[in-house]
Amino acid sequence: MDWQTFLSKAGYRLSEPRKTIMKLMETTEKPLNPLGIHRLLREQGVHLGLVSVYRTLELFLSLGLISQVFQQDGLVGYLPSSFGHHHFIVCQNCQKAVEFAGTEDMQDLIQRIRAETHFQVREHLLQFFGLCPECQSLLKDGEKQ
Amino acid sequence: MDWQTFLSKAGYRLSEPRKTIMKLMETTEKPLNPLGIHRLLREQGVHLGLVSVYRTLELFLSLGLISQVFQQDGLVGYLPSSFGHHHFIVCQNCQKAVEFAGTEDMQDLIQRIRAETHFQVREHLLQFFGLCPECQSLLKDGEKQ
DNA sequence: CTCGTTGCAAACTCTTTGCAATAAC
DNA sequence: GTTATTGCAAAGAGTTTGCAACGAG
Repeated sequence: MDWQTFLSKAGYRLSEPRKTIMKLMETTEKPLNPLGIHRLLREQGVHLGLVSVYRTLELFLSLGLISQVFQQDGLVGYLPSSFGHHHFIVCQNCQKAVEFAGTEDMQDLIQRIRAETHFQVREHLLQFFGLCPECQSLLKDGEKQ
Repeated sequence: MDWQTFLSKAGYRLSEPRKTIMKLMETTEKPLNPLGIHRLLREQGVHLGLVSVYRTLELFLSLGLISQVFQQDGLVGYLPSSFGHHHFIVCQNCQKAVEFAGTEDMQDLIQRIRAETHFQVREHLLQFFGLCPECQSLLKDGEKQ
């Protein structure tokens, strides 16, 4: 089911701003934040209130249509997400982000945490940071680590 | 080496505000943010400019004396951290956070990500959310999942 | 005594709220 | 036509900056 159908079935309207924002998000590989989306659309000549961007992102997030992406110092933006669990690796140089598949590997760790802390484990936030192939090449001379 | 020695050796002064803030952070088990620290100290009769709290946290973070703690919707605060890598599990009900030990389990996953995405993996953000033992008891009747 | 550090006020940025106008269904 | 959604303006929250006064070393 595509996102438009999903939105309708959930009782929300398929407005122009929502279509515009989702279209933009689907064509970007870098996490976008509200201000960024607003600026990008302006540059494309699309007029759209900043408030609507906030409200649209809030809605999409609550429906799981997009996911939050973090850098090491906090939330940097949003990206469209397939259903289920979402993990990204984000380039520290250009912020390009790629989603990677699930985490069966996680079960052992979860068991250990349960034993160590006696917490009931319910969710997790897992994200990697590194260099995308392009930036690896760019940085070959210099600070290559 | 304790944090005070560490601070001195790094060329920073051991001021009263810094001592006060670190003392507070060492005695809490819930992540604290700037405003929270400011409020708590006021309640204890300690007067301290909010700006100084910000600057102190910034300094401590840059020195690795404290770590950032996230909830699913972003940064919620800071906690003191031992050196090296820091992972927390945070209670979704009361925000109590506990640090747990490293992540050897991570190497397989990192290999897989490298193969899947061709990113060079350099850092990661891993945090768990759940219920602490106390809140598990409290919530036994009701929304226990 | 010197210079890093603090505190205040003010500026700034980001985000949220209220309400009338608009447009999706 | 009805009701969700938008856009504006204004309020609110959190964070940063400039600068004079202070205090740790």
